[in-house]
Amino acid sequence: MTKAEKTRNFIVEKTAPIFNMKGYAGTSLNDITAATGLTKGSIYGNFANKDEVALAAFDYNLKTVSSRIDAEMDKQASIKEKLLVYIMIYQNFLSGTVTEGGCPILNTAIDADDTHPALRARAVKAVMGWKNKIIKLIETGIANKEISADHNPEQVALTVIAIIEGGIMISRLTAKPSHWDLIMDSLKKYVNSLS
Amino acid sequence: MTKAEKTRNFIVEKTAPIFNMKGYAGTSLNDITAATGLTKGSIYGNFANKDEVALAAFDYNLKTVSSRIDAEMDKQASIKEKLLVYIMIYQNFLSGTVTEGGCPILNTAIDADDTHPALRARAVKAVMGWKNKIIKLIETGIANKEISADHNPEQVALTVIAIIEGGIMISRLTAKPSHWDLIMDSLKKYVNSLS
DNA sequence: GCAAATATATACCAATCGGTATATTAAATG
DNA sequence: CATTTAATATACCGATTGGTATATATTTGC
Repeated sequence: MTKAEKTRNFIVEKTAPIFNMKGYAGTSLNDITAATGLTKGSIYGNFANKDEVALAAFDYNLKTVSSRIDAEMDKQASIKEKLLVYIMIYQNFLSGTVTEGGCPILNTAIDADDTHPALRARAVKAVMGWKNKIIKLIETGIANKEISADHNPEQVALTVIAIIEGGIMISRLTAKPSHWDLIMDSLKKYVNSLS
Repeated sequence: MTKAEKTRNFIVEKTAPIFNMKGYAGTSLNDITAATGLTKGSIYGNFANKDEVALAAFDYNLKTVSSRIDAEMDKQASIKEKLLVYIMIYQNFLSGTVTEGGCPILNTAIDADDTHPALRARAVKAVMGWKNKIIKLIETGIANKEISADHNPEQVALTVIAIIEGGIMISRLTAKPSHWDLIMDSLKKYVNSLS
């Protein structure tokens, strides 16, 4: 790994939480230089423009979350247990353990929806990938007879994602952990009803 | 209504969709003057600063949505029908009939969460008010024997809000109406399971 | 260890940011 | 209609925005 690659990674790691908290328009190049301790010339020596930094930051945030999920899912045997891993991992968004500022998919979706096509495309891809992952889990569960065949895998996937993301929004906004607990209890009941 | 009050309302009406789409940091004073056709001096003659415009814009967006919901709910007799009004009204966020840019509560929650305490407080108040409204509906439903007493009203309220807001995020981001339909079908099943 | 290539810092650019003092115009009131 | 008051436009402010050309360090390959 060359020096420039190291610096590039360093910049991404340091700015990823800032973009996640402040959004694209809300994050200035001054924020980026302050967080890294580097100068503007150094930033632009490794990235063409602010967009490239923001896109790399999103990719980094997403990878951080999904690798954690993958690792935890591998430990679980049943499909239902695998689905409930999301609750465990996404709970960290409330304390900021994973990434400061909450779920990067949700944040980028709302931030870039009507303003930044490139970032928006990244968020779309992330949601679609997430959806497909759950669909495959449900299909496997149906094949294993763990999940009843009269459930629509796509519908289950979208419902799970909606409850989690809606739950993150409410819990982070109101800063009430009990809100998260109640919503996730509903999600558990929903997953258990899939038999 | 004095001239200044009219102008103030005019500014709010014209800028409300912009703040809803671009967020606080993403909306500039140039956007505001361009949308209204007024000059900067005229804006600052009616508002102390950009914050005041943003707060008034949020209040306007929220009032637009909630008054529509109230009107539609009054037409419904049963508690379950009243709950399903949200689906009908929030569906308009996908086409932009109510307000361009999606749900103002969701947008402001994500936008202001880590950046703008005053806007964040408005969003918190909106979510809490929404929650309390559903809680009262559920409590009435339990008293009427329409809803089974073994449901926690707060949990139901939070779950309904989470599904709707998560559904708006997914549907607006992916621009697939079928996504909305599937998630809302899950919400209907959930509401009907409350008996 | 020296030269070529790479990476970082310095100093600057025009444009735009939010905001304001003042001049001008329009509206309300006697 | 005249005068006061309120509302809007003009012209400007310093600070910050994203971005760049060039100079200076720092690595890398030989």
